[in-house]
Amino acid sequence: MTTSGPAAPAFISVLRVPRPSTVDLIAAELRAAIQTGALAVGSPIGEVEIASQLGVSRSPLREAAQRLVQEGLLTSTPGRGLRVAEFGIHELQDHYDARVAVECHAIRLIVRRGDPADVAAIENSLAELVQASEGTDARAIGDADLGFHRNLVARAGNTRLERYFATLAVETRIANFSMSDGYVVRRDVSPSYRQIVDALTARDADAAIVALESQMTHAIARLRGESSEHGVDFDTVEEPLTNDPLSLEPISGRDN
Amino acid sequence: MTTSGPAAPAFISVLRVPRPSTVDLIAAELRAAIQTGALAVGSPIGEVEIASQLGVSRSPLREAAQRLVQEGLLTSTPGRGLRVAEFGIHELQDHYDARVAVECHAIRLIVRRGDPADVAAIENSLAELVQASEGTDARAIGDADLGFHRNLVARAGNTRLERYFATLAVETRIANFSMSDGYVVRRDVSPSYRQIVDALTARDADAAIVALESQMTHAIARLRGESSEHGVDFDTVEEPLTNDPLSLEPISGRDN
DNA sequence: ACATGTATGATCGTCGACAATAAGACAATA
DNA sequence: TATTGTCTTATTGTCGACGATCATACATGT
Repeated sequence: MTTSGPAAPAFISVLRVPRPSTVDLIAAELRAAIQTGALAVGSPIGEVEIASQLGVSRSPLREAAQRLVQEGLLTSTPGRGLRVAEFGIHELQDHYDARVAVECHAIRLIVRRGDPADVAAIENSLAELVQASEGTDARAIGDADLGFHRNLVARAGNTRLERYFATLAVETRIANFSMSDGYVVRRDVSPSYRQIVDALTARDADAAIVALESQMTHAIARLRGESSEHGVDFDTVEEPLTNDPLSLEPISGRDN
Repeated sequence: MTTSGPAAPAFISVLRVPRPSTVDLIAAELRAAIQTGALAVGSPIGEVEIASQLGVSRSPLREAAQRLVQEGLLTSTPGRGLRVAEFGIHELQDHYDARVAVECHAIRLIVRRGDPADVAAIENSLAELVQASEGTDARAIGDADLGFHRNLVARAGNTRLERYFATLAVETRIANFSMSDGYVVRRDVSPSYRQIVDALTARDADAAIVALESQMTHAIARLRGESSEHGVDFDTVEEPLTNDPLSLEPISGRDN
């Protein structure tokens, strides 16, 4: 996760090219496994099992796991090992509050800078979301949804906020898995997305923040099952998303 | 997995007391060492050295170190091991923007709940800060300063924001070490603290946020050496804060 | 003298193995 | 029959050791 984002530095040839460490790769793989649902929430992590599937030993796996523990995606109880973090109702409110904190300030940073390119990029993400929501693939819609918010934070250009959001995005997927039944996404694109982009265009941070907060409030209500708003269509994916019990691709290793 | 096992215990009289894991202790010790200045910024981490000082082997130390890597307090370059993260000018802006993001939303959460006990507790922290700033111990003043902000975030009651701030607090200390000359704190308590508490009492989130942002802006200017405001007294601590090259208390271990 | 190639030394990254702990099964007793 | 104590077993937590990699110092050639 060290060098995420627009990968290749264009012309800086002499500046240190950080080769991704092995723990970086394992940590990214674990995050992806949680995001995909390959590692079910609450399930214990068999260290030898996962390590052998990744083609590495236990030590690098444990080191990478400690990163996820720090993120809050894994919980480590002394004698019983590691488990994928679970979500309760109160955790849900906490999670979305944190998302509001991060994205709200991202909005403020973008407005402060006032670069039209940022708004254009976010507009582009919205277009992708609209296009994805035309289809019926709930997974693709969810990805595009998170992609919009991820791009919003990325455009703020703050490393720390970006890192926070990286884990929050995975947590959102966890919430979508463990809450309610199945994986549910809204079929129609909420108008608040349009409001956010419009407010960014008008450089009205407060309006964008209000729209964002309403979006999060609706998300909480939806996940709690209290679909407060009537007349909206939901799309449900019932399958556990990966029939493979565990599909972890072995670490690519350093190709030399 | 649904409703398996015996019925839920009626009253959980003794709920699980999580004994702190060894990596928890080591990670806390490392954080404290960075916060104290025992581990200078930019200095490499000799693993065998630190491990022997802590009385543990390299494996738990490395696992704990990966947590700090995730936090951003340590950097891990593949062949060269671990180093304490360093701060540049641009990192400074990033850092304080993240702090604004966290604390700003903490203010909003506190105002939203509107519990007078929160404001009272924060008022108490301010009193401690004022009392500390009476003396000449710059370290104590800095601690009280960070304690005020920590309490502000803690009173918001959001686990994630609290965790974010825990690392941001250490980063603030790092910034105080690596920036400018020596360890500098303002001798007089900035009036913005009073403004924050007053705005919280009046449940005026926007005013509190404005005060907070001005505080952060001043902090950045101060660390950059451009003391934009005239007529304020600074107090400097020149000593590297710990003459001991490395004073890491050995891990307390599980007392049996 | 400067640059380059080589040798050396130390440190890191990874692995397998041992000891400690916790969960589950089974039998014994009230 | 329910409870309790013990045993077995699997998994974790920790350690020492080996191979790989990088930094430094030195010698050599232009």
